[in-house]
Amino acid sequence: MIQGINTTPRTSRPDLLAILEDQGYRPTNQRRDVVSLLERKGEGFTVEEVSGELPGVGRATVYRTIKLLLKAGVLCKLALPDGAPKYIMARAEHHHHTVCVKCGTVGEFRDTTVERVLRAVGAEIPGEIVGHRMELYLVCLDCQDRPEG
Amino acid sequence: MIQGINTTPRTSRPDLLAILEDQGYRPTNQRRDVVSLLERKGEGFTVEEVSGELPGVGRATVYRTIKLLLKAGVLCKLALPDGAPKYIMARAEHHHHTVCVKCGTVGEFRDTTVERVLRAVGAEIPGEIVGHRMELYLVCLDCQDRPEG
DNA sequence: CACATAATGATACGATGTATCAATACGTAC
DNA sequence: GTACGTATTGATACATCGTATCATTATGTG
Repeated sequence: MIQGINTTPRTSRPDLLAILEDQGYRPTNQRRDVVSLLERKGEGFTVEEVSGELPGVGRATVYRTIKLLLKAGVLCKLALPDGAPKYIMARAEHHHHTVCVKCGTVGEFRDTTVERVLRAVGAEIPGEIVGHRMELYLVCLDCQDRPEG
Repeated sequence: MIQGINTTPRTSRPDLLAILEDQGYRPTNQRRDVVSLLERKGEGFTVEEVSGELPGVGRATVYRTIKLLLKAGVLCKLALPDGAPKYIMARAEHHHHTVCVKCGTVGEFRDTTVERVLRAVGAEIPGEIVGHRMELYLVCLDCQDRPEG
């Protein structure tokens, strides 16, 4: 029951600025710049990278905006094998990510079995489960074709 | 098929210094100090914490030693929900970790279903799976009993 | 013992954020 | 559209986590 949702293009891009407004945040020019860049990127980025491409927006503001989007659930934060953080646009459905350890490309997948197993495991462990983290690390087909890179 | 291996105490503590020697590293006094402290801690620590308790050993050396132990597979590095790293002694068997989001206590569990599902998912995804990461976040029983704090 | 090399520690640096706080932009009420 | 209170911003400093450099020191070996 694996659903490779990274092959189905997103049909309706959410209006991130509107989402922030709905939460009571003001649609400032800086936030407009940040979300507009994120909407164009989408497929995995770091904050410093975004900040570097927006010289007109303060570094702290970029971090603050991304933190708001994380809390709003429209961004996911994931971790490379060494723990380095990376961000990606979230889908509505809960899902997990794959990361190519060579080129850093992020993919998504959803497997209902994973969720069921996690729930089952959680039920057997003392304490209340409040979340989880899971990433699959792989070498993508492109990087397999290009052994030296 | 859940095996809570955090309830079964480790019977034979590995000699970390010997493990390093087996890999060709010299058994220096600093490494002796670091591994001896780790063997006493075991249940989840940060590098800065270890370094703070070993004023006689340089911070860089603590990081270097822990990196060697990670590569040797006798330590695990895991991540708190915010991505903050934490280390714990590894078991021989592959396993995953639980982290209490209140007190930071780390537990371990092993579930063969998890591994089977991960393999199944990996088989459906283009690219060669080279690893994964998974952590369960919970509020442990102690912290449930102690709502404020 | 002497020598080659591994290891150390001090320091600087880079990445990833958060705290502070004065200055500014924003929405609202009028 | 002006005034006002507040949200937001940017500069800066700071905290954490780790690596690079490099002169000095310790270690194992012949």
